[in-house]
Amino acid sequence: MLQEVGNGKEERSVRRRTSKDDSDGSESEEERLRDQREREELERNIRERDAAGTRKLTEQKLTKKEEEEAIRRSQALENDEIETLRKVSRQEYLKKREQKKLEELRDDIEDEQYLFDGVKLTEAEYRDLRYKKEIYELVKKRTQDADDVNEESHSHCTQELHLYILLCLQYRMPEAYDQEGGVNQEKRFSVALQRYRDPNAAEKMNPFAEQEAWEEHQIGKATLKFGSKNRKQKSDEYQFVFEDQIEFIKDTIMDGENVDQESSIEELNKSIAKSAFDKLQDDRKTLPVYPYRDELLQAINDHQVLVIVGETGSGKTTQIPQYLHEAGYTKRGKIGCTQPRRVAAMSVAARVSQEMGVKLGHEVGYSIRFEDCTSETTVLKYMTDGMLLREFLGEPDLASYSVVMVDEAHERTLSTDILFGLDIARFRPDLKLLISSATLDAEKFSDYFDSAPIFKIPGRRFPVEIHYTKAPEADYLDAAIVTALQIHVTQPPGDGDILVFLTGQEEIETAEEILKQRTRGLGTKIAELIICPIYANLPTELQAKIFEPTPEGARKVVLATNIAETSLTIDGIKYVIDPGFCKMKSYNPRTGMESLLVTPVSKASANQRAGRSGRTGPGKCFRLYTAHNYQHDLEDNTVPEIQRTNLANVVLTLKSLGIHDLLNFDFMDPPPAEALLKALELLYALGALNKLGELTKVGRRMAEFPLDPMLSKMIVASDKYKCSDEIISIAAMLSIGNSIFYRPKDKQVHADNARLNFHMGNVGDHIALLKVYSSWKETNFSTQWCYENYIQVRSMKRARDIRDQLEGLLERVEIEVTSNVNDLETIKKAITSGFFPHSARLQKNGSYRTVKHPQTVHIHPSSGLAQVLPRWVVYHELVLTTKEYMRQATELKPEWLVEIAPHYYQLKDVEDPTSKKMPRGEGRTS
DNA sequence: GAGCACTGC
Repeated sequence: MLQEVGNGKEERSVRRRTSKDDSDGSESEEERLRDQREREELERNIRERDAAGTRKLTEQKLTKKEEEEAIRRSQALENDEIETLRKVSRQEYLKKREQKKLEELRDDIEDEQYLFDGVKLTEAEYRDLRYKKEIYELVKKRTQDADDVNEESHSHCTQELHLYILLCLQYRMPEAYDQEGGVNQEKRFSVALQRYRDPNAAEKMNPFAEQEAWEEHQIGKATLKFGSKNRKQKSDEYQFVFEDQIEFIKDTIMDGENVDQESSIEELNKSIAKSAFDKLQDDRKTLPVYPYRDELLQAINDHQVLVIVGETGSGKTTQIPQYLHEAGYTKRGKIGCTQPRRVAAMSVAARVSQEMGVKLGHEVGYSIRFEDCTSETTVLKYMTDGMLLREFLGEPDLASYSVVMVDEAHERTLSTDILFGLDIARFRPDLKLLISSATLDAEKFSDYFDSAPIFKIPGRRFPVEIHYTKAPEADYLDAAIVTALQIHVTQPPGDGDILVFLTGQEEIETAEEILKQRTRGLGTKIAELIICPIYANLPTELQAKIFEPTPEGARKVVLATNIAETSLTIDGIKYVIDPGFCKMKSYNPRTGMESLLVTPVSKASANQRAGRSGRTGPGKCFRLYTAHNYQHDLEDNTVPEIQRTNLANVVLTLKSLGIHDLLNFDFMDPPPAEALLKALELLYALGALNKLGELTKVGRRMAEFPLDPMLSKMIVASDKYKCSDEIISIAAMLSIGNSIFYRPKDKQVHADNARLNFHMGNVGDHIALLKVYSSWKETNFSTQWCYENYIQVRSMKRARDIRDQLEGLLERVEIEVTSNVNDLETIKKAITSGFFPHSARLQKNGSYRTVKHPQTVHIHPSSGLAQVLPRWVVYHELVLTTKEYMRQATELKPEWLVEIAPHYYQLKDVEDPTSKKMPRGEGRTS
């Protein structure tokens, strides 16, 4: 079986290779690829510079002269880049593709001859009018449709547009619109025009003429990009009509599956008369998984491990556990089904309990952090994967389960990767293990589980048309906006909303502004465009906006981060715009530094994004990169989390499960050995492991806490310093991360002032967090207080939940809850007990140097100590953004390091270098 | 004087 699967893979990759060769059939493929890569890199450089330049302009208020200078400089640099660009890519790359492009253009022109209603026009005018005519036709058709429906408001709205377009058709644009930094169409197409006017011109021109024409076109695009951002409002009105449109090529269609609506509608009609419960039972039978019920049960009976490939909408998550229950598996033990997200576990459990006609929490329940909705009668248990891992710690053979189903395994969360590595099935021959994954990874899972058979269930999805750009886009943000407007203007409103994937909050805010600016000038001339930003840190009340139904005659455009890829589903999306980037966290084990990088998405991720448009009807996905990029530049799968994260917690968990040989642990994708060693080293330093690498008593206590080992150590150590009450508050606040303080763009000064209040007395960031928490507690957890102090309520509530959980766990590891609020020094000592490996010393130039693995770092500007610069600090984490920053820092006394961690620091490490020369130099005080 | 994708325990 293993052999078979392996061969299949080989064969497929060979086939792919040959088919690629066939289609291109040229030896210069490699050269062309190289050219393209170089070209893209240069384009990326330009894009970055462009972005940097614009940011600079908007952020600093420059004088007009400075501004002009900046623009000039930036453009000069850009021209340099472009000059290189044209040298690099002059030959092979251009020849084929651009020849075609020009030929198309020429055909176009020759066919049409710029005649419109018998009037001869310039090329620009012609394009404009033809474009408007298209809209006109569209509107005409829609007006007819609207009349059929006889909806007054709708037809009123379209009549207005109708009139507007009629006006446009009669009105010829004055020449002047082309100036004021507008798009100079005339110049751009001059080469093509010349050819049209003089049939022999093509021969007279030099052999590079076609390339140059194209290049000029491209340069026009590139240089205008900068200007377009600063363009005067006046020309905005015409922007969507005149600006260079992005050309897309329809490439593939992701086929729809099981969307034969008639039969399901029939079924629905039949069931209308029945009771709600019977109706649910009938609905179950219409799911794609239903016909496979018996076959599936047989397969589960025959094999211990089964990989199930079930596309979204197949009903696998809700149905398979029920089938197993009906087949009697629950007599031997519970059926557990893991989900990567809390909401998924809750909502699926609710649905299944409805279908089975039982109360949620009885036979069907769910278990997530802070909320255990199960009872002794529970037989179907939905849970988060992290929760199953926690249960594993208390019950290493999962004795109370007869079946474990790991759903969405292709997402490869940290917890599922660990669960798989533990190889539960080997120690429990009677335990059935079901792994559900997407198509792409099925064979990998099968290989990993000793060639477990793969069971395929078709999904239910509408077809999605995939479109690629003809050429790479230099500025994806701009391209995304143009595409969104293009869709909005050409497609009738009400037929579907638009979803745009962007990388982060900042980008979403910029896009929102530009979109507002560009649509404002159009007023009622186009249908209303409702802009909905969505990202995880957006306050909840603003998030709700995306779920409101779109009003008649309007269209929503949702600007989202990766959150819309898996975590939440928005109804009514028909168009997806995918620029192909996302932010990804990476971890450097050598420096212990984390950073968020904008990286290209994987193919799996791109397909997931595309699928978001086909949920309620046929959809379209516009990818702002070429088909070639997709095929050759994108990775198949996103790098699993386990390979790009700090493993300290993973290692502690595994050690507490009794796994000693971590380097030979059977990870599906092993993390870098260096990261493992770094984690072991840290745990040894913290006293969680002894010299033999065995878990110590301290380590066992630490493993009880669902926190990073350094935080756990801090809590365990607080027992000694009698301040566990304060320390768990700090730990809870630290573990929520950086979403505590809310800083709206327009009220940054107020927000900063509010935050500084908590830093009174330069107590350091840890104590400031404690102050935030205890002040909130004093106001009886008031929401109003949070608003007044620019603090996110949601984060605070989470902190309270975590704190409550930690308090419960203190009892379990026999630590008394003691408070010592006035002695800040002991609190700081307790913090140092957990974070002593993160210490840094001030240098003469105001930067810091970490003590143990020396590197230069800085205090993060958001820290309360950024101006104070104490001589020694202990920090929570290192992040790499524009500089190497320490986030959350607190002053410490160097003696503490030797006192608390004598095995880690020696006196020479913490001695002041100046005092070394002068034996009595200790008199110096800070 | 900066910047925070997304989960989960």
